[in-house]
Amino acid sequence: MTDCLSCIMRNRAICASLQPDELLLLSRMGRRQRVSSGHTLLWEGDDAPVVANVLEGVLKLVAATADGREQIVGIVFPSDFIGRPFGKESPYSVSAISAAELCTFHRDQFDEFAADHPDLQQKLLRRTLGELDRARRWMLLLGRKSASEKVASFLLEMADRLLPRGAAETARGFELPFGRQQIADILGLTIETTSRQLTKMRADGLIDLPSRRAVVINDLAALKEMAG
Amino acid sequence: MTDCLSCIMRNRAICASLQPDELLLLSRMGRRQRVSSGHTLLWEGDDAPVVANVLEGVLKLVAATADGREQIVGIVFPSDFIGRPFGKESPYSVSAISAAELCTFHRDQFDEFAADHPDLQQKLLRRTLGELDRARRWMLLLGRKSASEKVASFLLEMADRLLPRGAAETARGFELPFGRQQIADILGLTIETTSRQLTKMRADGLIDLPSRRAVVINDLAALKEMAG
DNA sequence: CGGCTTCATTGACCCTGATCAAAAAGGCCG
DNA sequence: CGGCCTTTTTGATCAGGGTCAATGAAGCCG
Repeated sequence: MTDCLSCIMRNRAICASLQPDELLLLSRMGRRQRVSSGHTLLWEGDDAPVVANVLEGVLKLVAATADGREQIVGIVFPSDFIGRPFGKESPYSVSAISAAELCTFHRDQFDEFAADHPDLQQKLLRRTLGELDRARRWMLLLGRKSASEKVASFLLEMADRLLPRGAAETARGFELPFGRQQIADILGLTIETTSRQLTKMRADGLIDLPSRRAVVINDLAALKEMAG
Repeated sequence: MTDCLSCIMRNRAICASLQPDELLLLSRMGRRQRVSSGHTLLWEGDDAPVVANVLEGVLKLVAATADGREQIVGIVFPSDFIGRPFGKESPYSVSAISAAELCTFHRDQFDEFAADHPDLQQKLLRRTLGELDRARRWMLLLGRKSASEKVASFLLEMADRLLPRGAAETARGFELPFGRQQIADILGLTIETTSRQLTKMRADGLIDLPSRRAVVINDLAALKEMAG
């Protein structure tokens, strides 16, 4: 694998916990992998033999019912970790929604390495706790919020995650990595309801929609009010 | 604190990773605490200065909107761990829904201890990964399932968690630790819809409801079919 | 045992968001 | 630039589940 020391995620992914010599060991185990938009890495219910760091691109975690209804249960950005350490099958599938670059490991090898590197494991624990918090806040949205509250909450969350650190309070425009159907799958709505809510928010002057995937927030306070 | 060595959770909670001498250290830090039904230990948004193992009883994790709608985002059973290691405020409140007994620690002290005990941290990581999987499966339910699918899924999940290991496929009756309103808060429904669905399932012969909180599953296959 | 309180059930009605259908707008490639 | 395919928007209708209201059943305690 290309040298971990020069990796763009060197200081952001869980590898940040490692010393140069440990990093060398890890780099021997991993390999870089490009995946194209739409490609599914891991299938729901299958054994998940790989774990990975995301270097570039965006992926979705999708759970589905037997008859094909889908719910996006997680969104994975660069520096995030994917896969299921400790040998369980993946309870959701993982698909790239843009071209992505990963740094993958065999799960068993990774588990073994992690067991010998408590700092790495602690970083992973911190990340997992953060993901759990996020998932639980999303449960409130899915179970108790109206369509307009859902869409407003979504835009705020995206502003927070997509805008450079700290800029969420001031900067206003960003490009979503999702189409309308995917937004609907995140919010537990249909594509039609999602589209209508966005159109209404534009008509009310809260946002602009300069292109299909671009959003500009005009009235952050009103959006927060609306998110409940 | 009462001796960890004789603790009923000795081999089931995260402490199972520790040797007797380590356990002695831990027991000096912790203390037993009884909480009565309805008591709230941690408030949403507040700093959460304690973490704990649950020895007995059931607790709920609740997220709420500003105007008071509530969603239960987690259910905590004996041997489970509660609280938020690594110094973040709790994103949900934690309340006892039955009389409970906990083994509590100051968060900072616990964090420090955990940092020196990789096996403990690994146990915690495993648990957290499991909780995250459970939360994500619940997101599919909240976002995409109908009321009848929700109630059927709930009964199956409860049978799985409340019946002794492995008995879920054969044993049929159990006592829920929840009232109707709490079931509604778990499923993202109203109490009325929840009640109607249960009544209908009884009328259809899928279940019996011998008392307020008791459930007997008559037709497991049909219930699974219904859960989707 | 009986009254009080809390919890659960049932009923009538309505509204939000789903569904079905069609048109419009973008994107892509020759 | 023009045609084709995909994505999004818009419209009309419908139904699942919410809301409001009343009744019924259980638990509790004097």
